[in-house]
Parts: sequence; C-alpha cells; structure tokens
Amino acid sequence: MRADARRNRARVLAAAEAVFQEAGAAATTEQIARRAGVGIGTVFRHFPTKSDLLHAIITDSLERLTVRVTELESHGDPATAFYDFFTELVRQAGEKHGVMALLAQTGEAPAVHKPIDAWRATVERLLARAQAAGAVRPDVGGDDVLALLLGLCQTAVTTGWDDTRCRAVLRVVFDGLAARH
Amino acid sequence: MRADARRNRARVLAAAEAVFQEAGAAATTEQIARRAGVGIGTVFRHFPTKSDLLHAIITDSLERLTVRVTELESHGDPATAFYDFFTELVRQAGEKHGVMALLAQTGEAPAVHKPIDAWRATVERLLARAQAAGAVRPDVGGDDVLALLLGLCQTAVTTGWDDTRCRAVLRVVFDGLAARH
Amino acid sequence: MRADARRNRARVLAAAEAVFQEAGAAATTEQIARRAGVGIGTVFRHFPTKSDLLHAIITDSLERLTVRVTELESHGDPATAFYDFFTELVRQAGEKHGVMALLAQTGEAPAVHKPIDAWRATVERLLARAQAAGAVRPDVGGDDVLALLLGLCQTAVTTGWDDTRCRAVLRVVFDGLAARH
Amino acid sequence: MRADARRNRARVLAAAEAVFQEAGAAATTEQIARRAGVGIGTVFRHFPTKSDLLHAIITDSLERLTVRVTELESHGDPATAFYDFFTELVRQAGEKHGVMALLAQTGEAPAVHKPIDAWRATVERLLARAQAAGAVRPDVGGDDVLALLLGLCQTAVTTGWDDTRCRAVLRVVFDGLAARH
DNA sequence: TATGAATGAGGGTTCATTCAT
DNA sequence: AATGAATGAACCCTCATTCAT
Repeated sequence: MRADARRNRARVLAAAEAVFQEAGAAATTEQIARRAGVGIGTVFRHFPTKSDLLHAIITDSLERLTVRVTELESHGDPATAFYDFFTELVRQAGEKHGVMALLAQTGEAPAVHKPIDAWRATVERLLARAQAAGAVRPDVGGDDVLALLLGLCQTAVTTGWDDTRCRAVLRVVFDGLAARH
Repeated sequence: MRADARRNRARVLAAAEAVFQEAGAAATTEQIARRAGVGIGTVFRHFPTKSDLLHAIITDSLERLTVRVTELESHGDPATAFYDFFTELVRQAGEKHGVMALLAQTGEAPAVHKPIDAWRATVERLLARAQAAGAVRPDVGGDDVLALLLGLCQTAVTTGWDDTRCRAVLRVVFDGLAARH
Repeated sequence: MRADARRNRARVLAAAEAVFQEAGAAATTEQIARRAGVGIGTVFRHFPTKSDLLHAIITDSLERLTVRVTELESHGDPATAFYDFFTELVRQAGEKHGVMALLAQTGEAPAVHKPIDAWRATVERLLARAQAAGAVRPDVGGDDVLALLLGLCQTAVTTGWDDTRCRAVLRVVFDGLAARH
Repeated sequence: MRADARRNRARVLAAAEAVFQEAGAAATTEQIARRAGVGIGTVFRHFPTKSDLLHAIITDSLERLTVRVTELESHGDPATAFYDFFTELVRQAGEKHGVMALLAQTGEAPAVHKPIDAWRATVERLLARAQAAGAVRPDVGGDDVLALLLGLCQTAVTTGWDDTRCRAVLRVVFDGLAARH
C-alpha cells in the first residue's frame, strides 16, 4: 500500500505542475485532483495544504535542476556548462508559468527560500568556474546572475517568447556577461 | 461635489496601487477601500470592475512613463536618454509590484493592450535614436528591448531588488546592449 | 417651487410605471430617476421608500380605473358596462407587468390592501347591476370576479397575449359568467 | 456516500420549494440552505446556479404532473379526466407560489421551455379526448386552455385562494368551457 | 429643493479544507 | 489509504438609502 501511496504522490505532483501551467494561478485543487485521476481527499492526504503542494513542486523542480547542473559540469568545459545551463533554463521556463504566478501572489515565497538557497549554491559554483575560465566577467555575483536568470525566465513565461526572441535576448545578455569591464 | 468625487477617484487609484504593491494580486477590493478611506461602494462607483481598476492603474502608469520619455528626449543626448530611461524604469519597478504581477498572471493583459502599444511606440523611438547615435548595437529590435525591460522590472519587483542589485544587473545588460558584433 | 415639485412627483411616477413595465421587478431606483430626468435624490424626496413608490403607482392606477368604471356605468347598459370593463382591463393588463411582479415578490401586498378595497367596492357595484339586469349569473360574488380578473390579467401580462388569445379566453369566461346554473 | 448525497439533493429541492413558497422570488440561497439543514456550499454543489435550482424545481413539478395526467387518463372517462386534472392543478397551485412567481418574472422562463413544451403535449392530448367526448366545446385550443390554467394558478397562488374560492371560480370557467356555440 | 456621490448590508458564488463513508 | 460530499469564510458586486454640497 506504500507503493500505491508513493505513486499517487508523484501523480499529484505531476498533475499539479501541469495544471498550474495551463490554468495559471487560478488553478483549483479539484482540477489538480481530476487531472491526477484521484479524489480530492487524496491530494490533501499527501499535501495537507495548497502551500505544501507548491513547496513540493518548487523543491522537486530545483532538485532536478541541480542534477542537470551536475551533469553539465561533468560533461563540458566551464564556459559551455554555464551558458548552456542558462539557455536551457530560460527555454524551459515556459513550463513553470502557474507556479511562478502563485509564488508571486501568495505570501509563500519565504517558504521556498530553503530549497532555493540550496540550489543557489550550485549555480554559484557553476558561475565561479566559468569566471575562473575567463568566460564570464569577474565583477558579477551569483545573485546578479540569478536575478538575470529569473527575470528572463519570468518574462519568457509571461509573454510567451519564441525561439527567435530567446536567442536575441540571450545574445545581448551573454555579451554583457562576457564583457571586459 | 464633482471635486470630492475627483479627489476620491484619485485616492482610490493611489490606494489600489499601494495595496496591490503590498498584498500582491490577491489584494481585496475591501482592502483598497479601507486604505483609501472610503466605502467599498465608492470603489465600485469609480471602477465598476476590479479589472477596470487594474486597467486604470496601468494606463495611468504608462501615461506617466510616456511623459517621462518625452522629457528625457528633449533634455539630453540620445544615448543618455535611452540608458537613463531604462535605469529609471527598472528602479521604479519596485513600486509597481502588484500591478505587474497582476498583468503577468491574470487574463487581464488583453484589456490593456492599447495603452501598452502606445507606449511601445515611444520606447521604439527612443531606441532608434540611441542606435542612430551608435550607443546601442543595431541588431536588437524594440521588442527585444521591451522584453529585457519587462523581465528585469518583473524580477526587480518580485524579488525586491535594492539599488546595488539594480546597478549590477543593469551594468551587465547595458554592456550587452552596447557590444559591437 | 411647489409647482416644480408636483411636476417632478408626477414625472417620477410615470417613469416608474414605464421602467417597471420594461425592466420588470429588477428595475432599479436609478433607472427610474434617469428615465424621469431627475436625480436619484429627487425620487427619494418624493417617495422615501421604494415601497412608497410602489404604493403610489397602485393607488394611482386604481384611481384611474375607478374613474373609468364610473364613465362606463353612466354611458351604457349594465351588461355592456360590465363586460366592456372586464375586456378593457385584461387588454390593458400588459402595462402593469413589473408592478405586479414586484407586488408578488416583496411582502408589500398588504400595503396596498386599502386602495384595492376601495376599488373592489366599485367593481362589486358594477357586477351587482349586471346581475340585476340578468347579464351575469347570480351565484358569483365580487371576489370571484376579481379573482378571475386578476388571474387573466396576470397571465395576459406574463405570457404576452395577443388580441386573438384575449378574445378566445374571454369568450370562454364570459360564457361561463353568463351561464344559468 | 452517494446515498447521503442523493438524500441531500432531495432535501435541498424540497427546502427550495418550501422557501420559494413562503418568501417568494426574493428567497435567498442561504434561507434555502438553512431550511434544508445543510451548508450553503451543499446547495451549490447540487445546483451550481440559482437558476439551476429553479429549473430543477420546475422540471420536477412538471414531471409529477405528467405522471398524474397519465394516471387520470387511464382510470376515468375523458371528461372526468380533463376536469379533475384542471381542478387538481389549480388547487395545488397554492403550493407552488414562489416558483410560479419566479417563472413569471425572471428571465428564466426560456430555460424551462423544454419541460413546459413536453407537458403542453400531454395537456393537449387530454383536451382533445375531452372534446371528442363532447365534454368541452370544440372552439378552444390547447393554448387557450393552458392560458386559463396558468392564469388561475397564478392568481390562486398570488392571492391565496381557499377551497371555496377555487370551487366558485372553476365552476364559472368549467361552464364556459362546456358551453355550446 | 435638487443633486448625485458615498455608504454598506446583503446576495450569489467559489474553493480550500474537513470528515463520514 | 482513498474517496468525494459537506462546509463556510471570503470574494466580488448591487442597490436602496443617506447626506454633503
């Protein structure tokens, strides 16, 4: 029965991500339950609060991202790793629409600070290596990079960037990141 | 009593901006009324729909921005005008928190397309002049600039940038915008 | 100034009748004011309560009807007077739509009992004469006739009878009223 | 829990009928909930809109009436069936006060056209048989009969007829319906 | 006196959360 | 453990009524 429960938890999580993506911040718990193919009671058994669900989604996403960073680090040179990661993230941003909206709307942002901090460390390592390799100017900090990253992701998400727009914007930002004072 | 009414309308508008800023998109009409020091009926007399209120705030803000652009254009050289405007906007973004969030997440965006479009034209003129003066690379379009602008504003707003952060991020973006090939 | 006031009172009354007719029970006091071409404050100066307005409309209508009965009585024979009045009333019923609806919906019905009672006496006299002339069966009372009258008026109003329907239904009822035991 | 739900649905329906009857069209959803002994949310779970609730009551009532017609048809001769049905309906009308009022005054009528049409066919069959048996004059149509029926029901309902009044009015109408030439 | 802006109780409806099955 | 019906606080909005001008 533990196996069933775990599968349900995963299903709900996936459904929540999908529904937030489609319906935005207005997504209801019932929509999520329906999409997951479970009763609404089951959603609440696993995530006693909508906030918990949100928290879980974020944590989950960040964990996957951390794995991805590690992968990139081990496969390529620091510069490529850094820029590829950045690009990938902005491109994928579209998938996080509703979650971001909800985060912005509820006072939940503090609740996800911990997972974000964990992830931040990873990103900072990525940046440090790229800087050590001379691929990124030395006068930007991890927070600046994260700020840029978040900003572009949010807008990508909000205004629905296509590939051309992505490329154009990233070219500017990357040139800026690579610039010597 | 026309005078009173006008004063109240302004009060409500200001209160709405403030409350959206503090409470995010979840702000209640009642909170706004309370903050404005009027009854809830008064809010609805002036803005029959929450959406109308939102629309009014956006229009109002964009109008002020347009005025500002014109000012900058007439006082300085194209490069300074462009970069100052960009900077100013991102800095002020913090004051528009809730509104931006609302814009980004509700289905209300279409309702404000007209003021946004009007404003876009103004920004494009600013850019064109800066490019003609050689202060901005020629391979970025108005939409790219707006995308960057919106992205940074949103994040500034969402994550509460202070001045230092603003400066750091803008330095990177400006270097990117100024970069040759 | 008294003349202005009286004219306004009449205007409001007429507007109210018209608006109730068009908008039904959902008519707002503001619609009435607008239609009367006065401010909403003026409506309330003359009729401190919506209920008062309703009451005034009913009283007004019933007074006009009483006048009409007297006219018919003095001009024709009792049978014609009775049947013409009945016919006329049902035909005109369409004009009372909203008022009837409001009466039915609010608990105001008791408030108009007095004017109705006054009118009832008039109708009963009409009936008595028609019965004395042998034109209406003797075993129906004034209340029965009023009940029939009201029933047909209401339905005429509610379901929008045309002339053909009016005629067909009245033929049946008149035959019933004329029938010997 | 399907059983509980069904019981609650029925309770709400019954409560709604009762409350509409007492409070008229102005009946509040909360009054209904209170009367049904359930939370307001339950009312909305079963009838997502006040209009839906209305629709359900009408449909329900008409269905019961259709059943009753069929019963009468199979048990007695056409004349008795017709007149008994007519009598029964007007007598029961007192129990449908609010619903009739609602039907008569809101824009909801269109929503219940289908059940009404179905029922009309039934009544027309009843009439046709009574006419074939010579119990009803041949020059009245189904619509005329329905008009009379509705008118009497509405008034019965609006003005609270007792049995004596019912009998007196119906005697007149029945004589009219039976009249030759 | 006339005006119309301001008021706020109250209505319909939604949805996170609880709880009986 | 899973279900989904029940709950009710809270939301947006309306409109009769009041009151400052």
